[in-house]
Amino acid sequence: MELQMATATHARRPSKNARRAAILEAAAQVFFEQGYAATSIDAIIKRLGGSKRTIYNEFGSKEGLFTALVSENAGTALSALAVDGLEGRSLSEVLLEFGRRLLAIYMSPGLIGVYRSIMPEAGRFPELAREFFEKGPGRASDRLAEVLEEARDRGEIELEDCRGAADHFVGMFRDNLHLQVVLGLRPPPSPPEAEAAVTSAVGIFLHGIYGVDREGRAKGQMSNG
Amino acid sequence: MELQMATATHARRPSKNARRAAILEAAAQVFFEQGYAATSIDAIIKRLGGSKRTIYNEFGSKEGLFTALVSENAGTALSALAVDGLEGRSLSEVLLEFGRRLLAIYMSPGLIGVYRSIMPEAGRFPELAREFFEKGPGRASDRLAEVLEEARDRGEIELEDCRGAADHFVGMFRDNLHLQVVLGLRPPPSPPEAEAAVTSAVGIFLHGIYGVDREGRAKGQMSNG
DNA sequence: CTTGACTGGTAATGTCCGTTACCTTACCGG
DNA sequence: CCGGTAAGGTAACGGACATTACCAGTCAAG
Repeated sequence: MELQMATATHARRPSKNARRAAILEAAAQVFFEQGYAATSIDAIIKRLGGSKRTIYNEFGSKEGLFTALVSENAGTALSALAVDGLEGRSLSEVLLEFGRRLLAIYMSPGLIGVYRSIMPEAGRFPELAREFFEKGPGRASDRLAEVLEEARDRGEIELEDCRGAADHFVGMFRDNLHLQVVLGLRPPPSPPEAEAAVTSAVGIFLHGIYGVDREGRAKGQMSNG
Repeated sequence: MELQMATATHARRPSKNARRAAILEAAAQVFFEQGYAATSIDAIIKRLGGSKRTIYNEFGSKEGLFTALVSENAGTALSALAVDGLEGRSLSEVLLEFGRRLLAIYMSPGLIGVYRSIMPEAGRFPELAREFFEKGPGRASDRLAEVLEEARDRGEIELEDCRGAADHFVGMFRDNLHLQVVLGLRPPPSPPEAEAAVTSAVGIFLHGIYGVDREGRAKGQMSNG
């Protein structure tokens, strides 16, 4: 007897979706804290309650659970990067907003966790690593490159390698601050710290250190005007 | 009977130092490939030959071996970052050379391996994570900040937050290219690719995308207000 | 040559873990 | 209220692994 469960939300049990989400949340806590290899299903069950059977029924294996977890988090992060309603504004405005969202995503527990846990497993899960990169940092760079190309088409900037520049911009948000957070050496930045980091990065990216603090200087317009 | 072994290099056996180095090299191959948690001492012995006893005699435990390995690699990387004979040159020359070395270090197998393997273990080895950061990216940023401050003192640039700018510069070399290499999605850059990345990053850092024309050269129409 | 300390090899020990077999329970339609 | 189905729970199985014993070989000193 196989009934399709797509349309009808029967909600017979605590909802298959809710159960699945609960598993993923508990799994995130343990996987992202301990890493894939050091995580045991028992440890997840200890946080989740219930039985291993539930996990194996839903995800099939430890690999399946980890894959689903990383995939889900990468996808969620991506959705926050949509550049909506920004195309009309100035390049500096767009970059600032883009930087804010990028930093927020990079500092979110989900992405920090994915970052930490996928690194040593990249060899074991090549497709997962590719998916993470393409959905996350790769897509961010793609979107930004488009923005830069549009600005170039409008004549705002003269830039040949928009893609490379976009990569550098994205990299500026995975700087030592990000690394310290990933390594657990300091907490994520407070909103003012984050805003300062974004402003600084955008300022350098637009004008360079020769231009920052000298010219029209984006800082004066943005912060504490 | 306890003889001091510090001064005299007796070289009775294949040299305690050589043995230690051999262990560390084999350990690097496995730890950096598989990650700490997924690495077994047996796997190291399979590459090294010999017996587990040797490892346990020298390093005491798996933790001790990993700690020594990471510590050693972080220290080695640091040594390559010394800015020698660069203080006389122009800021752009210094940044280019600094960037070249930084990129080379970041792309070296040792640092890539440390990067990959320390991430999920940062919670388990907080001191090791701190040592890695301070000896590696932290020190790089410190050194660069000094260079920038000297340039500021010479009046070449006007930059308030040299430390933040240095962090951004360092981050530009941990961009998506670096991430792809760490994730095993692409090989390290060829020398021309590396040089292009360095030139591009330095160009943006100095003049921003408003000032970059071709090949990272400045348009030169913006400063000197 | 003998002694002794150290290295190498094998295997044991105790534990942990992914996965599965089997039993128990709760919910569903009648 | 009752039986059936599927999920939850218990515990076992089989393997891996860090660490340690134990034995044999080896090199250096006496």
